[in-house]
Amino acid sequence: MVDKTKKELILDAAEKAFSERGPFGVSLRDIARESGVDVSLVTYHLGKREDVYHAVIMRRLDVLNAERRQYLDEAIRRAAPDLPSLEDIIDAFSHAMLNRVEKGGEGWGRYMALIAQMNNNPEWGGKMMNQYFDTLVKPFIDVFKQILPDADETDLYACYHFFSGALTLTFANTGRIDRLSNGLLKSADFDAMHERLVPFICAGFRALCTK
Amino acid sequence: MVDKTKKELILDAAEKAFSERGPFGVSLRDIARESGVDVSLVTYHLGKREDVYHAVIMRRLDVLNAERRQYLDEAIRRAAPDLPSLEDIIDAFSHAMLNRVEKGGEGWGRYMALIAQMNNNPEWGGKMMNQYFDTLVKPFIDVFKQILPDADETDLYACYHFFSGALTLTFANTGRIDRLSNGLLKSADFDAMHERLVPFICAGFRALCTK
DNA sequence: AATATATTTATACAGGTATTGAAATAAATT
DNA sequence: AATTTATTTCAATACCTGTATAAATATATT
Repeated sequence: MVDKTKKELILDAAEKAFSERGPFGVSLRDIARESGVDVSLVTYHLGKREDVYHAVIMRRLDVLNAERRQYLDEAIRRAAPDLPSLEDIIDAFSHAMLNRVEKGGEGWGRYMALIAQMNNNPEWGGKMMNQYFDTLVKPFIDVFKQILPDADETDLYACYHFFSGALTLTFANTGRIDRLSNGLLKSADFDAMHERLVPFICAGFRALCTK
Repeated sequence: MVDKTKKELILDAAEKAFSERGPFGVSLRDIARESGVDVSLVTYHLGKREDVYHAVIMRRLDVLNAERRQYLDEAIRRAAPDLPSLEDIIDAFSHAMLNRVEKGGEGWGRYMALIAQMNNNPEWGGKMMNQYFDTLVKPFIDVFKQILPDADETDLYACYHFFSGALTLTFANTGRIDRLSNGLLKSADFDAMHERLVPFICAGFRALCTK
């Protein structure tokens, strides 16, 4: 690994802090201290705290969503002229997250926790989710409509919502389920969790969206 | 409604603030200001910020979990000597949340958002979830084992985890899915959302936990 | 009515906060 | 080598923070 620039160090520390304490629980001085940098340098590179948060989100967002979009296109192409399976589409949406968490290092893990908290916040988070993810999600919804032609559109959106909640919690890696199960289930084995998530969600979709 | 005590006013304001900005994003002075009360009074009644947060959680926790536990027992009793249906158990776990959000007023809505954020936080939240909810969840897991005897125990825990993510996001009421669907799906119609959630989750459980 | 207890307000303190602008240093360009 | 430009540090400002203590008021008890 080459030397990280100070800006990257700042973003790393901010990502960690925000994922632990939320967007309102982190001061610029926290970020400066935890990245070993002067406070003013944070402002110099990233601007005010809101901008820092935004920059943390944006650093990985395009990478992630581009990969998901690519998986979607590939699934469609593979199946053509038939329609892809529901499993393929659910997998396309979730597999990029799996990849990054498994192979992307700690930063990506913290990023997923950040997304999960954004997704579940009623005040600022929900709107940010729309802002950052709607353009990715919409083509997925379109494909769902094709695969499940009998579905009420409202049911489809509800299903996606349930999917979203299960998915973000799973990759947030809170350790909660490990402790509940006395260490029986290792939720940090994301491969195994993902292998369960896909059929779980597909069954849910089919239960609501097929006649 | 009778006059609220200042302590209740403080808890209301704290609940609102914490649900919007998280446990680290709220100062005692915020709470004081938003409840129209002197700062020192917050400390006098509730103690330090951590204690305030705990008190906010505890105010509604026992009410909620007792009702869920009651629904579970009733479902078992109704079915005896047979086993209750999976639908009944999933409903028992989620119906008390539905009741409170629908009929309990704004405070309960904010409380659900609070829980959702706790559930998705990797640092402090996951552990709190264990602390506050494990004693409730364990008897549910036991019943799941009886209803789905072929299931691997690890699969059961994974299913519960997915359920937990979908459930808490649904009642967090972030409005995200409404905006994504251009107002087509009204996620604040919790009755309708819950009616969809139960079959979705049951299908997921069965997909993973029956041979 | 007098006294004790509970509640509420007022004040003070030491330290943390975001933000700004100027100064110092390093890197790039000419 | 001179001079822009980018990066980093320092210092100062006015404000917000938790906490503690003392004072004032209300309520309850005797």
